[in-house]
Amino acid sequence: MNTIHNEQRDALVRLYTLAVLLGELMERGLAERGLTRSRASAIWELHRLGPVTQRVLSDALRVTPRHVTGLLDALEAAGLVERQSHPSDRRATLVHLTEEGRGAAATLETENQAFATALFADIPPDDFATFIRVFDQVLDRLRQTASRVDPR
Amino acid sequence: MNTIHNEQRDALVRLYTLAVLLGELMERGLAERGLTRSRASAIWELHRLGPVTQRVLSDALRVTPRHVTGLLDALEAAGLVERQSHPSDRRATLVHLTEEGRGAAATLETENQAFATALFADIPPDDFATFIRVFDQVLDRLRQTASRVDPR
DNA sequence: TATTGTTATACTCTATAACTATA
DNA sequence: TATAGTTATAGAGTATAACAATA
Repeated sequence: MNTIHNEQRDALVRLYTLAVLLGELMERGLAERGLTRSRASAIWELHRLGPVTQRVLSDALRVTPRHVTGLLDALEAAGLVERQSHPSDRRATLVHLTEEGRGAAATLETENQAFATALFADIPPDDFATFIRVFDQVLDRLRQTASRVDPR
Repeated sequence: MNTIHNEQRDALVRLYTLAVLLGELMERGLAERGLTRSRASAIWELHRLGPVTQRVLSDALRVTPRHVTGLLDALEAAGLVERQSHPSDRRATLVHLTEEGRGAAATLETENQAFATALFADIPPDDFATFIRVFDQVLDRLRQTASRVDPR
């Protein structure tokens, strides 16, 4: 049973390693084009949602409205997004991607696909299927743990 | 082949999800005891290495010496580590865990094992083995990509 | 009265550069 | 001349609280 414990602990170490490696790699790739993780997420959400108010973006990114202000200030200065006054609510701002911002989103998508191919090409279908199945079980347990700790 | 692309892309999304979830969960658990990820890493390395100079700690954590100063200031204020003058090199400082710091390290270890058990208990041995095997392949490819991008 | 976004303030992670004491 | 650690400064992620304009 000590063996099982060790196996499980080693498996968890692998998960940590993956998280770190994935984060570093992503961060470096983004940095080459002047982006950070948060800013890329903001572009990604704008790409996904279309023009939205800062409030909606704040909810989508799960950060404070204040932080959205800072994020957008930076992205606007870089020419990737634009603020427009909301047509019917004069308190609100509509945020949308510029042409350049849409280009950045498209690049993110392309690179993401290339990366996925690089990681998973030539894994035997049976192994791949098992991998995904177990991975999903682990993700479920992770979510359960998360909601038990902090049921938001 | 479009199907394969989608599968691979979905698998990559799972990896991202894992990284985010794992990070959030860890961060919240640590925050409950007044720790951050960097500070926990510092404690962990001190536990692993025993008393070391800040320079050694800086290399182990792969952060600048300046940042180690800040990290240790916080940990020392929290009573988890102590600085001692180095016996033979008067420029250097030896850092070691206090009794409380050793307690924190032990708690980290225990909780880590419990977490590993929660995630991987009752996964059929064959599935688990395949999972680990594919996971290692993916990690290898991740490392290859990393060293191709930035061969440090 | 409630909501949108901003100003003000603060903590943390992280880095580079300049400097002091020592080797 | 090189090394250990600190002060000074800075950018980025993140948060809370107070506030003005508007609904």
